[in-house]
Amino acid sequence: MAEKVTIATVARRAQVSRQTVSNVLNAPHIVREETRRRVEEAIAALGYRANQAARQMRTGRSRLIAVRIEPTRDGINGSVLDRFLHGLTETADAAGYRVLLYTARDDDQEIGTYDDLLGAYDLDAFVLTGTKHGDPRTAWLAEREVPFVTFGRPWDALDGHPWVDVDGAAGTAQVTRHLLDTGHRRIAFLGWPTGSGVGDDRCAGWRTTMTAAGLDVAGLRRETEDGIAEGERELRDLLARDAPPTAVVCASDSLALGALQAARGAAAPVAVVGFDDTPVAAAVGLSSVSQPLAAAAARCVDLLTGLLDGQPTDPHVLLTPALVLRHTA
Amino acid sequence: MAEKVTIATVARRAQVSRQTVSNVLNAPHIVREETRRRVEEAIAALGYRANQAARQMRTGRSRLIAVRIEPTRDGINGSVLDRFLHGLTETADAAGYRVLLYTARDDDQEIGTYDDLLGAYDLDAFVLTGTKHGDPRTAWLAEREVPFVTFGRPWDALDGHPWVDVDGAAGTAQVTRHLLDTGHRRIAFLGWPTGSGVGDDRCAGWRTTMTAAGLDVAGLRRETEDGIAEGERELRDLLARDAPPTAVVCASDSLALGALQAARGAAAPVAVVGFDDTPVAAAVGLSSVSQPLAAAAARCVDLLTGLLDGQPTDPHVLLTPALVLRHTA
DNA sequence: CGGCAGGATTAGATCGTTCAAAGTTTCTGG
DNA sequence: CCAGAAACTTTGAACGATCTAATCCTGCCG
Repeated sequence: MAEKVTIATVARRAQVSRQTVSNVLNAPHIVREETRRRVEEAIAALGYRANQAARQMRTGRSRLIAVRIEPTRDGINGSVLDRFLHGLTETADAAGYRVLLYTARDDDQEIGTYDDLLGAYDLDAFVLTGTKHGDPRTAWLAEREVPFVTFGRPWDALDGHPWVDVDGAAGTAQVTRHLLDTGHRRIAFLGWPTGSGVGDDRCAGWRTTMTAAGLDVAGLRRETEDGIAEGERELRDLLARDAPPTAVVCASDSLALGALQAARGAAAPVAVVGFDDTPVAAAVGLSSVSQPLAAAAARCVDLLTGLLDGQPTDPHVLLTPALVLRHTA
Repeated sequence: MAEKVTIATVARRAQVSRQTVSNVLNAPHIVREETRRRVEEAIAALGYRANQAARQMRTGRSRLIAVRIEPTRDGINGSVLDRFLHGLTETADAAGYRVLLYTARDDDQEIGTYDDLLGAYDLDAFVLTGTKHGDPRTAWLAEREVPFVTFGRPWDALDGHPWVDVDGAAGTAQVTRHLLDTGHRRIAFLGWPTGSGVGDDRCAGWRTTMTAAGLDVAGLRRETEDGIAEGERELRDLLARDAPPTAVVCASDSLALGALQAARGAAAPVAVVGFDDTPVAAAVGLSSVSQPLAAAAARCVDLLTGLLDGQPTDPHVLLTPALVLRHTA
């Protein structure tokens, strides 16, 4: 095996000093054109790669971003995190960062892990998903001035940290408008119990659009836990009443899938639209609201690199989802 | 902010030398009981954490394992990788390793990434998922003696690298036996086109069990691409023939979900069993074969740590999946 | 009581990079 | 042609751990 290629090897070959090689890598503009070319040739010829550990030891920065991976929750929404992670890894890569995973059972353990990762690996930043009211994690990180971004708005107004989110209300509003445009008037909403930021947001888009169109939403909203069986039960129940809805907007694909089964047995056709555009939706032809996960991941990385390089970036990004029309609406 | 805690800080506080502290961490048995206790107290009191970068620079080992994250494929099987990753991260953590993600569009790019990761980050090992016939990646890694494990058997007999896999044949055999026990005789198999190692394996379990029970499998096997629509089409077709099957074993939950829809409209009830036990299966009450993903991930880590520490471990692990019975069989 | 084996501990060098500061060359204008 | 500035390059130290080799104990045997 060939001997290790270090910055000194490159320097010797290019007839310059170590520091000049380092400058070519980290501050190319201060090196004379011709010298730089010579060094770059040597780097290519030797296949030199800067040793990350040595660099990290000197600079205290690891070019590593940590993300928590959660066990797939019940329901069919697991693939959302999957796609987000993929996007994150890809964008981070392009920006010269890598993604490190960690797990945690609860908030306390997660905070312990932050401490570990920061102490041992000099982690540069964290990406948090699924923030909730009064999240202790963001407080801990903010207090120590650790750069981080959340995917998901902080639902407490006082939290001023950077975040990226998808505008759920805009998504359901778009769905509702589409249904109105295609002639529907009695449009129901199948969502989660009030109190979750995400769920309330998605409901709001439907409610405001309906109200703006001069329609009454009374009796058209159902709240239930997430799940296929739950969705089926609720829509079946709605359809059994007087003046049943002709269309239903759902807060998730799981609910929508259930609704679809209930709709199948209905007297009149019922349009169904889901949320998240999971693979199942694509498979069964369910129309759904698609979150721009790759874009969201990219913006997370943008925000982080901005923070890390001290560039001022707008720290709040709200992305608009897209409605994917298939057979069911 | 408090000054950084290094091994020297600990040494001073415990009234010993740096090396003794290092020994307490890396070779506790050579340190005298009482000294060790004193050092451990100092470590705890100061909240010392060994700097990974410095250790890595000296030892050339990063305690980092790389895993490729793939974009979610079509179909509902995305959560499989998700769960595997979660298990991997958790077990690796317990063994003192962390998981690093990378992406790649094709094999060449992936090999380029290996080079990068090894050169810059001193990666300790790789976990590959989804190997195929004549995989260039395993060859590249083996040639350079980089430790790695694949999740999935190599389907070329000549590849001798360590692997962990789930015995698909055992899974479908178990399903078939269960169906036989509950009185079924005409049991169909809905699978993928011949040629994929995984698919052929799953088919074999059904076929041998049927044959062993003295039953004829002629006309009971269907091959199709993965997908819900495909599953529905094939079972509908099977049910339309003379002597239709009373039960069907599927190579995936996607196919099973489709089959379930076809079965719903059938004259006689048809038992359906899927494969992978995805969250959708749980949601709709579909019986399915559950891969022990957490265990598989754990065994991957075991194999890798074994390789890294030079301990001889049996390098081929075949795990048996479990049949999860729900409403559909 | 001296010598010696062997374990426990220490001191110094080292990994590959970047920082700080000093050194050298090149350019500009009087 | 030279002083002074600007641009570029070099040198030595430092980051925080581990490795090697040397030193210090301690107990045991002759």
